[in-house]
Amino acid sequence: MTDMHPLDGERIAQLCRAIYDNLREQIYAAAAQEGFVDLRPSHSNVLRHLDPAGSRIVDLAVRADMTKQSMAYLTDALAKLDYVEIRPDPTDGRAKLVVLTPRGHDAVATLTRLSLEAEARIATRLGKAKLDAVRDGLAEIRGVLEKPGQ
Amino acid sequence: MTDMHPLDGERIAQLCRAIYDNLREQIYAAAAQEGFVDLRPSHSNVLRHLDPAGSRIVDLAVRADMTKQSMAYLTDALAKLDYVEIRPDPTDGRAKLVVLTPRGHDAVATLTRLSLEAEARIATRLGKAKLDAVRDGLAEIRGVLEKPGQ
DNA sequence: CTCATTAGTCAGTTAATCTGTCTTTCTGGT
DNA sequence: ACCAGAAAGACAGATTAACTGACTAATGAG
Repeated sequence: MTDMHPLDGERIAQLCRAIYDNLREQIYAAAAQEGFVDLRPSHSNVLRHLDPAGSRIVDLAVRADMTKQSMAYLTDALAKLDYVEIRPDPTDGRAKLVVLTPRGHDAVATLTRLSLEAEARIATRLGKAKLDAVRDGLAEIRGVLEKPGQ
Repeated sequence: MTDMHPLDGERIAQLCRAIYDNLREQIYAAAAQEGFVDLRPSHSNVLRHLDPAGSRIVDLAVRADMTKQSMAYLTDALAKLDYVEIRPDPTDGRAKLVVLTPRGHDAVATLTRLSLEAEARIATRLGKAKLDAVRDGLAEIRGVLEKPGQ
C-alpha cells in the first residue's frame, strides 16, 4: 500500500464507483453494438423496475427513487424509442401503465445477458468462488446500508 | 434467492451502484451538516485527483476521465466557493495550477473522515475481516476491469 | 356527495456533462 | 533562430437527466 491521495484510496465507495462506471460503460457500449444505440444508462431506471404486467409511473418513480416528473420524462423517451408502450390503466382513470414492447423485451434480455457476460469475464480472472464471495459481501453491505439503525 | 426481475438481481454492477449511491448520499449529507453545504459529489472529481503541489486542469481532466472544458467548469466552481485557488503555472505560460485553499484542505479531510466513518459503521455490522475481504475483492475486480486483455 | 388524496402534466430551472472552435504558448526539428 | 504542430485553456452553445412548483383530473372514504 503506497501512501495514497486522501480521497483516492481503496475506499469501498470509490471502488464501487469505479467498478460500476466501468461495467455500465462496457454494457451500454456492447448494447449499442447490438443495435440498441439509443439506449442510455438512465433508461435502466425504468427497465430495472418494470414488472411484466406493466407498472405505473408513480410506482416506477418510487422504486427508482426519483420524482414522478423525472420518471415520466424517462418513460416518455422510452416510448418514443419504441422500448415501452404507455397506455391507460383500465383500473384507474388517472393512471397509466408502462409496458415493454417486443423491442423493450429484447433490450432487457440483451442488457441482462451482457451484464452476466461481463461478470463471467471477471470470474475467469478471479475465480467463481471469490467473485461469489464478493457478491455476497456486497449484498450484505447493501442490506446494512438500507436499514442503518439495525 | 427468489426469482427476481431480470435487471434487478444481485449483479455486481447493481450492487456497486446501490452501495455507491448510498454512501455518496450519506457522506455529502454529513459534510453539508458540517458546514460544507455547497460541496457536491461532482466536485470530488477534482478533489480526488488534486495533488498537494497543485495540478493542471488538463491533468485533472485526464485523471477524472472527462473533457478539459468540464474540468475547467468544476475547478472554476470550486474556486468561486473558495475550495481551490487557480493560479498561473510558473513553468508554463499556457497552464494554470489548481491548488487547495485552507477550506479545500478542510473539505478533503472531512470527506475522508466521513468516508472512513461510514466504512467503520459497516464494519461494526459485518465484521472487519469480512469487510476487508470485500474491499480486497473489489480492488481486484477493479484491477481486472482496468486492464481487460490480461 | 363532497373533499382530501392520488396520478400524471405543464412550465421552468439547474447541474454536469458534451462538441466545436478559437487563442496563446510551448517545443522539437531543421 | 524559426516555424509548424502540439498542447493548455477559454468561449460559445447544446444536451441529458435530474429538480421544484403549480396545475388538472380521477378516485375513494366518510
